[in-house]
Amino acid sequence: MSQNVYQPHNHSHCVANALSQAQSLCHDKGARLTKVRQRVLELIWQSHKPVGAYELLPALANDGFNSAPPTVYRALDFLLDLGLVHRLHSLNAYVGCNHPGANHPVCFFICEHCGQAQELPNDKLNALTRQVEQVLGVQVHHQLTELTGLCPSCQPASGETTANDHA
Amino acid sequence: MSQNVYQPHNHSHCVANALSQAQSLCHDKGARLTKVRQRVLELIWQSHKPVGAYELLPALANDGFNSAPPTVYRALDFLLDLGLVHRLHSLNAYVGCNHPGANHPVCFFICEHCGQAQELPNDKLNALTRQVEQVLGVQVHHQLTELTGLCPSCQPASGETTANDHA
DNA sequence: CGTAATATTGCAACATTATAACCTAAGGTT
DNA sequence: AACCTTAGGTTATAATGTTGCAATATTACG
Repeated sequence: MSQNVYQPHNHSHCVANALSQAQSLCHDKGARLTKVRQRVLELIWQSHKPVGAYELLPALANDGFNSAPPTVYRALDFLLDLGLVHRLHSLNAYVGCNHPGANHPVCFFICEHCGQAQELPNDKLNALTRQVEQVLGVQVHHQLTELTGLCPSCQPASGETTANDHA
Repeated sequence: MSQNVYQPHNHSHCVANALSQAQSLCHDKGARLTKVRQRVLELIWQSHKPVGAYELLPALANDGFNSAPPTVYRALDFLLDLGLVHRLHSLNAYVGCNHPGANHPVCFFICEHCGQAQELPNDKLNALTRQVEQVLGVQVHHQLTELTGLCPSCQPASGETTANDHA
């Protein structure tokens, strides 16, 4: 595991790393990380809690950008295409990817209390894919697994009082 | 695998089986399988292609039922609670479950050409869950995996001409 | 540089999916 | 029957996402 969002960490490193990876990826692919796109990426990376498209609009307006739905959806599409963010269907929300690149299997755990989402670079996912392909004779192009439950901080543990607040 | 929707099968057996399971499950739990609820379940089971909530409305109207959104959403909520149907987030659509009962891990393969969805009773899913719980220290309550790609009939195979039509 | 081609953004309207709130009807129990 | 609980009818609205076209910015090229 490259990181665990449920443990204390210097989040500015997450953001800096994400931006730097985005820049080099865009450079490599000849894609343009425009101001709106970069700002949307920054906003998404403000926390590990997936953010809805419409939540981004006021923030963009605040920064002097246009803030109609197509603006943010176009930026999101761009970031999704490059694998810089993932979309969590169960939440209709978007979250940063810390190992962007090609189309890769995606598995997230989402805490149903604090809302923070942790991506898992999971070996078992590939095994699952191969098994499905064999059993059904299908070709798998994309895959997304979403697990929900309680993260360590939000479990009503014996020792702790309770929880994280939504970050 | 109890069945494979991508292979020829007597679909009336699927429907009959689903209805009979629904009836006994409702009886056991003291839940009321009313006419609207049963009709919605039948409509969902008309094919293995997940169906959107708003697609059900005209069909209900046709049968003399009320057909405003809350009607169908309430029926869907009922069926979802009992595990008689699943909701596929990537499609915003609903599909029947052929082994209803308690909350169980869900894995679907969805053909991106013909739209038919096959649920997989997958052992690997539980292994995945346990691994995630151990690595992250989390408690998993629900899980949904959605794979997309091409089913055997829809692959541009060497031998075949092409595809299924959307059923 | 100047111009054409391409990519991006602004803008308005609209489509799709889902829910809230409030009331009426049906069914079950005493 | 009187009462309670669950289910359904109805209207309006919220939340999420898209289409189409004009305007502008960026890049490519002569």
